[in-house]
Amino acid sequence: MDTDGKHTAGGEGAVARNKHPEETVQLILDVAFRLFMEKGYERTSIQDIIDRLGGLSKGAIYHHFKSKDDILMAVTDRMTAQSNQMLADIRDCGNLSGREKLKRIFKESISRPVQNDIFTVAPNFHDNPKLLFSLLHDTIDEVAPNYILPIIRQGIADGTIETEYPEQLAELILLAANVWMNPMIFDSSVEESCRKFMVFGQMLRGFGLDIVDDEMLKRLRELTAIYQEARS
Amino acid sequence: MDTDGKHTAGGEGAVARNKHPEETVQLILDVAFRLFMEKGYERTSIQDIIDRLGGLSKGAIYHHFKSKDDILMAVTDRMTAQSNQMLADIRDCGNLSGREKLKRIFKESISRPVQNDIFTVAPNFHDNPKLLFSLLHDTIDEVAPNYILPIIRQGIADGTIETEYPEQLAELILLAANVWMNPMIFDSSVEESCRKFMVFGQMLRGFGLDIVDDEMLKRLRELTAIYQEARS
DNA sequence: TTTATACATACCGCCGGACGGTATTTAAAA
DNA sequence: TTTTAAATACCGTCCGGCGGTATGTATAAA
Repeated sequence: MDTDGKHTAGGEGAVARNKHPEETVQLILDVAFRLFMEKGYERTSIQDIIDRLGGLSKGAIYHHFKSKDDILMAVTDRMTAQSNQMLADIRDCGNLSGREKLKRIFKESISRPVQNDIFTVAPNFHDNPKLLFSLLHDTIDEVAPNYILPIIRQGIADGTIETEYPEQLAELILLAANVWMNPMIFDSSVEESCRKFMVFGQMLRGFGLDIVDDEMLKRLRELTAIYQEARS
Repeated sequence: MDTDGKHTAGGEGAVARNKHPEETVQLILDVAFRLFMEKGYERTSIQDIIDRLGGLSKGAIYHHFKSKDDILMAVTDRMTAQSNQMLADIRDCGNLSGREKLKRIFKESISRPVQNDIFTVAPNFHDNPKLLFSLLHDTIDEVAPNYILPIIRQGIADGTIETEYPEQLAELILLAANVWMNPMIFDSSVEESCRKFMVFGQMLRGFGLDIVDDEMLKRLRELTAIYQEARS
């Protein structure tokens, strides 16, 4: 009976160890993620997290994570994980040119915005420098070399991309797409977002790429509209 | 006698108010700037600042600044002030085309790197998210619309720049130049910096601009070499 | 029974900041 | 010119809360 542990909510007896500690870890991460998004990393105290944990204590947190920064890293890892999965799938897809892969990536990231979760909490990335920075360096240090670079190399090989410096192009593209055009970082109106996208497209044309089409623009319009609504 | 106040260094009598409080403000800013650069904003405590102030107390700081964040803002303002002055000079220079103005800006920022001061403290912008963010938003919200945008508009008018969206192009250029190519933010080897610059040049060519020349590349090499040395 | 795990609790040092007090300068009144 | 009231520049102390640690304890696995 009650083989599935859980921390017995109201029992007078001591609440003791959970048989499935990973659930606790996920719970902490869930709570921390929401709080970091809602209030910002710096303004979220450990006590804030504890208060929303439903009975768990500070000891529990510091048993599973060695510091507040450690929690932040785990949170960002979880945030990027599924996005990275998508990138890996496209990267390893056999029968696509470099240009087609890049185009598909942009389409995917527009249609499924990192995680629908994110939009339910109305995140403010500005005034959340540490969280943003964590994602920024992940973008440059992990995503660019591991996911975009191979695609660009392929694009050079199959003639759809023109550059002598694939590593740097990968970084530049990601910085523009993931940071500059990210409505969660630089909040733009729908019009501004579309203009950014047009400029982005012109920039890519300078590297031989042509990936902008009307369908993408339409999706982008919808997305930014939804996001703006969520923030109001 | 002693009309110039200063806090009497060793006198047994009380140390009292300075007749020139602006000097005190500048002193606080000097100390804070160095500490923020050396240790990062977050790891610099008010006490750290006090300790280097030479007798001034916490009350003095909180008399002139209303919070630690307020100090940060003042520090970044002072950092960008002289850089902005240079931008304004070039922007308002009469007999130059848009392209020539942009080119001159890049040359200037390469030859006089924000402030020589910065290099004497071996700053680490990574792991200093708040300071970086402060500069980042200043770049997008102030520098882009007030300094670069007018130049780009002029470039469109005189035919040296091709784009339908000058506001967005201004942002993109600054993001690439001031953030991505900034060795203090993304530490790159000399080789990497030059490659970034080449990619940057190719990007600009997509907008009709051609500003890369050998002289700039040479200067860039020297600059990043110096910077790397300062960090080792 | 022992050992490792999954927590709870109590505690610590430090931090940003508020505040009351005080000496000095400034400005106006006399 | 002197007197005086107000504003300024700073000092010293105190506080709640913060991130983090040390220790204790009940349970699961061995």
